Amino acid sequence: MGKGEETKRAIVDQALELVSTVGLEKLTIGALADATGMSKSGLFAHFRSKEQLQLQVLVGARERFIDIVIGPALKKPRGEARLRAMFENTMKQWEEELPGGCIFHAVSAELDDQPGPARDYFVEIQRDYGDTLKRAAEIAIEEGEFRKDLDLDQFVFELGSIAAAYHHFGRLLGDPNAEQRARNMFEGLLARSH
Amino acid sequence: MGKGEETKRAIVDQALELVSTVGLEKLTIGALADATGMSKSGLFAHFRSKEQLQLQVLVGARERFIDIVIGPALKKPRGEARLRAMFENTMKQWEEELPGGCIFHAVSAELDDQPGPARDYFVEIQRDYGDTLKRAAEIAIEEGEFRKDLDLDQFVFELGSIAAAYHHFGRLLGDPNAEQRARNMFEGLLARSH
DNA sequence: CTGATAATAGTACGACCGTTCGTGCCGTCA
DNA sequence: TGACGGCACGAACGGTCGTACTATTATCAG
Repeated sequence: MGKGEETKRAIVDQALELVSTVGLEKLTIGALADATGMSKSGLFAHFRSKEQLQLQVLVGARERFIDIVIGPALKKPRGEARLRAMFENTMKQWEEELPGGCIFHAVSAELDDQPGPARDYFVEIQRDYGDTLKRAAEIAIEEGEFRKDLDLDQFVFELGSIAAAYHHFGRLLGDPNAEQRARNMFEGLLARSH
Repeated sequence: MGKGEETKRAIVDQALELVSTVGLEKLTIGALADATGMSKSGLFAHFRSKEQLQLQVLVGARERFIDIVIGPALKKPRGEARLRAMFENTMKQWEEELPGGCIFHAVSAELDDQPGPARDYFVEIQRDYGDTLKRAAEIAIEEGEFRKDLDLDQFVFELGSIAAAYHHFGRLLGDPNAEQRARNMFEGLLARSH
């Protein structure tokens, strides 16, 4: 990996921290340059437009998400255990790495009425993740852990709702029990899927 | 109501539309002035700071929410019927009025790591709403419709998760079945509460 | 070691931001 | 009729944004 790619990656990593707290739109090239110790123009040259920078941030977030959440879960046994791992990883890992929590949650609201490449790519990420969850649940059916007539799309919808509520109640409203509530909800969902 | 209050209200109404699509931070005084046909300075004089404008927008959103969601629901019979009305109103009414859907959803992510009066007030709104839902569920217990050992806080958490997921899957990911999924989830939650 | 090339810095720009200021319109009331 | 107060206006300010140009420095193959 050449020097260029190396610093580019470092920039994106730094950008992830900023974006997790301020969002994609308010990620500023000047602030990012300060945070990385570079000059505005030097940093800018790596991307050539802010839109490209934002896109690369989303790419970086996706890679990190796969590393942290998807990858380790795929090493778990097929079926419910894998689903549990995905849930557990989703809940935990962001918090330890990024000051503002889950990046996807931070950007989802600001992108939902803002057409463009960033939104398109983000939707792709989310759809992919949904498909992955759906497939994992399907496997759990094949393994005989979930009932055969489980509505998979409904299952994914409810799974997604847990993460959303966890952020809303925990991070925004400051409910210290949010994690336990989310866990309860997850266990309930699994129980109903058996 | 004096002329001042009248135009101020008109400004806030217009601002609600903008905020629902672009968010509180990207609500710009110039754009709002254009949308209302006023001059930047003329509009600005009504608020004297952008922070005040944002606060007034939240106040307006809260009033509208009470008018649309809470008020009508309080006219319904105590208990489950009232809870159903709140859910139904929450889902429906925003869509018909604001181009960007629920303002609270648009604003929640950009405020969760941004301290200040706007965030404080928003948290207050959400806590209030949570209390209202909790009280409504409590009444349903008193009426004998919900089981006595129902965990009220967990109930409110799960209720909130439905709205969050509805926005995420419906508005962002464009799932046409999101409304049905949310409704299914709501019915399931009620059934488990009996 | 050297020269081409990539990476970074410096500087300037135009656009837009929130905000201030001076001014003019207009209905109200003495 | 004339003074006054509430509203709205246009112009302008300092600041920050993304971006374009140019110069300087670091990198690395031959």
